[in-house]
Amino acid sequence: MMVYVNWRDYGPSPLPRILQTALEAFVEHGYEGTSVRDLAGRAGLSVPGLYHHFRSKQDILMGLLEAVMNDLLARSRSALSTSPPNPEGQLDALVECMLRFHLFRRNEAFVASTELRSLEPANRGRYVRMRDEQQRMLADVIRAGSKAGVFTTPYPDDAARALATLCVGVATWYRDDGPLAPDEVVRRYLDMVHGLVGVARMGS
Amino acid sequence: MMVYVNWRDYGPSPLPRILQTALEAFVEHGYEGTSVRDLAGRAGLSVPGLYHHFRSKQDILMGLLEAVMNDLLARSRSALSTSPPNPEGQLDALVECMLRFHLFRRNEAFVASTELRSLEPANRGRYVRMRDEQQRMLADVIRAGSKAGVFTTPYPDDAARALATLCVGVATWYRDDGPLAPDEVVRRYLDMVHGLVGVARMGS
DNA sequence: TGACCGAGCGAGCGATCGCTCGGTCGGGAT
DNA sequence: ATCCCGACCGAGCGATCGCTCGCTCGGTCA
Repeated sequence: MMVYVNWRDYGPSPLPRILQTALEAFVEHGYEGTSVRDLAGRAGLSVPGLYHHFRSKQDILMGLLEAVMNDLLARSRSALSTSPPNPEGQLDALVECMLRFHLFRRNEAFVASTELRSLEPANRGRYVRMRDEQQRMLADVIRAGSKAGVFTTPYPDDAARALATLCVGVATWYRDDGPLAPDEVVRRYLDMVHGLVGVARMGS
Repeated sequence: MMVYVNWRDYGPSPLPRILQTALEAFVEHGYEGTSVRDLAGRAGLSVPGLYHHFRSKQDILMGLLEAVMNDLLARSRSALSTSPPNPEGQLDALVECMLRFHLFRRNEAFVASTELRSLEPANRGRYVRMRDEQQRMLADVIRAGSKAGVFTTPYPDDAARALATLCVGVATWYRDDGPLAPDEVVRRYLDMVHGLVGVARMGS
């Protein structure tokens, strides 16, 4: 399996220009609240110029969400495959990966979680499959740790869901000019996550 | 201070008919994705008939969100004032209250957290003040427990935010026909929350 | 030189948007 | 009998919606 260059590294967004400006518009006004004239204007194009690159407004949203989820999935797989193969190591890697993604790709993650509803049924199906794969990675890790007795939580699946909720939620309140640096957020959240799933405390 | 009849009781929604049907529309298509013709139709009214009761589409959204937040705030205050005045008792009461609200008023909570962006600045300000009051209640309880040494978390404010995120998140995945009854969700989440804030474990 | 193509544009299509005008209608008060 | 008022509606306003038509460019290659 191919390994991501480095799942911890975040440069400037690699999104195509049109998707980048569309993202900003969707963050501000939502998909339904954004007109294609606005999308075209932000991209420095006329409306027909925009339609030269995308077949519909819906295609722009789907292109954006697909690129975002593919990035997260690739980073998550890489995080798992380059970390200690024990439950604690896998859990820490995956949670840190999800946290960093929601910190550094905050707008992308926000739109992805907010605009699920704006996807047409076929697109929603494809997107949900990707999101479920991400969720399954997390649940598998916690179930494994639970079965091995390393995590004491009696409800590994509920813990997995709670944990995913926690990571996604970071994107709703984190601000670059806030008091906490990303590394510090990761540190504190890993600590809280350990309490939540019941990691046997020794040292740390 | 007036005490809510019972913060644990949830009958059918007491929302006025128009707000009730508007809520369903907003859950399905979002505020921007819903037309006033759709709102009127669902309420069994013509468009002017709808405008007899509300001055604008925006007023309908604000009326809905305000009613929802007032309900949550009243229940939360009641939960705090009718529970043991120690940190554990106050935390359990407030978390249970927030969980039940997001379980039984799932659609209301979902729209409230989703459509913040669709509020005009003045309305958003009023709404955010209410939400901040709710958040402050939770942070105060956790800070008190942390200062008293009953909760071991070194980051009471971050824990409070994580915890609020957790409760809100319930509204995004819970289904009435799912495997977990509300009481069981509350039980499991309280358990996880205790781990998260670091409640000294003795018994339970 | 001429054929072709990706990239982009002005203008405008039919539909729908939020909202309003000028009413109707039934019931309670005088 | 008359008046008034809350509740409601048919019709339609100007603006904006997603999208498309027919077109113009500047390259690239034979």
